[in-house]
Amino acid sequence: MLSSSRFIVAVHALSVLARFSGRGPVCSATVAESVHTNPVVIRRLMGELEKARLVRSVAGRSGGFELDRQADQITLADVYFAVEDENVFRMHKADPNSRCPVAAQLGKVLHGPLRAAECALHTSLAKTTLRDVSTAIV
Amino acid sequence: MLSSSRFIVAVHALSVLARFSGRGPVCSATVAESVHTNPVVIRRLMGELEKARLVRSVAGRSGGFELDRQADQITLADVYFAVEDENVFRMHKADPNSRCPVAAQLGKVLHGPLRAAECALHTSLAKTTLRDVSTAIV
DNA sequence: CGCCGATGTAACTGCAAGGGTTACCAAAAA
DNA sequence: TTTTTGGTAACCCTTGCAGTTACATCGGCG
Repeated sequence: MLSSSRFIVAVHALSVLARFSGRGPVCSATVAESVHTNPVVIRRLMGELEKARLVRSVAGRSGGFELDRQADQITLADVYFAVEDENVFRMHKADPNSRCPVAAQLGKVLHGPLRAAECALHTSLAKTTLRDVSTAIV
Repeated sequence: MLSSSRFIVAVHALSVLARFSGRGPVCSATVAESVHTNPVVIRRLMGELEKARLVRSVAGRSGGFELDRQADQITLADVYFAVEDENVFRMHKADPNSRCPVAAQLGKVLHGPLRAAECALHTSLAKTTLRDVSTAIV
């Protein structure tokens, strides 16, 4: 399965935005300080979240980032699939021409079950919204 | 999320064993040829599968590996959690002492939903057995 | 009994992905 | 026009995994 700490960092960053919601954009340096990382890392991540329409950026002086939807309209599933690789399971180099029937057909055989698993993951993550997360933080 | 191609390779290797089931152990070189990798890689992987009681090894001449259970008693979930990291979601460096409440509490708040998601993944993968996979291969 | 083919494992290399950092351009409020 | 911000490119460093070689050990089999 595909991983990095990006998902957790993204949720962290969005939670910071959620708590500042209504008080103007938050700059990358502020978010970076909370996450304990570098402003550029945050900007890169925000770029992906912006493509997914979860945040929008405000350029220029006193600019920054703010949520592009209400916090209860953003689920953990939205965040996960915005930021992590699209296919959760990484395949080994396939070889459809192999004489070995296992090597030749395994990819096709596994496709259904793996998609189902991704789907289950999505469904479970979709049950928690950013509002749930941010209201749980005092 | 945690990933490598190890899960797919493990399923591949186990499928090979399942097809040889009853005809004695299969050596790592044979499995490696099917998977298109190195025998040592297979032996390392088999070590993890052995800890999870999915395979057993036979030492000495004409040794190798064989399934330690019937193929319908091994699910994709067994394989996944035997071979991949135990925690599916990788945390960023936490900081419970941070002045920022998000940084201080996010880990705890996320714990429940993430466990639920792992659980959903497990349940979905558990629906497919190694027998399902190996009988789908002609 | 001793050979030989097998596992078990350590050690090293190579490679790719991510994160961290610096630097610089463009945008836009003050 | 100045200054603060995002956007992005370029680079280094670290980490983890795969691949490889090497070797000790085990245990049938001749």
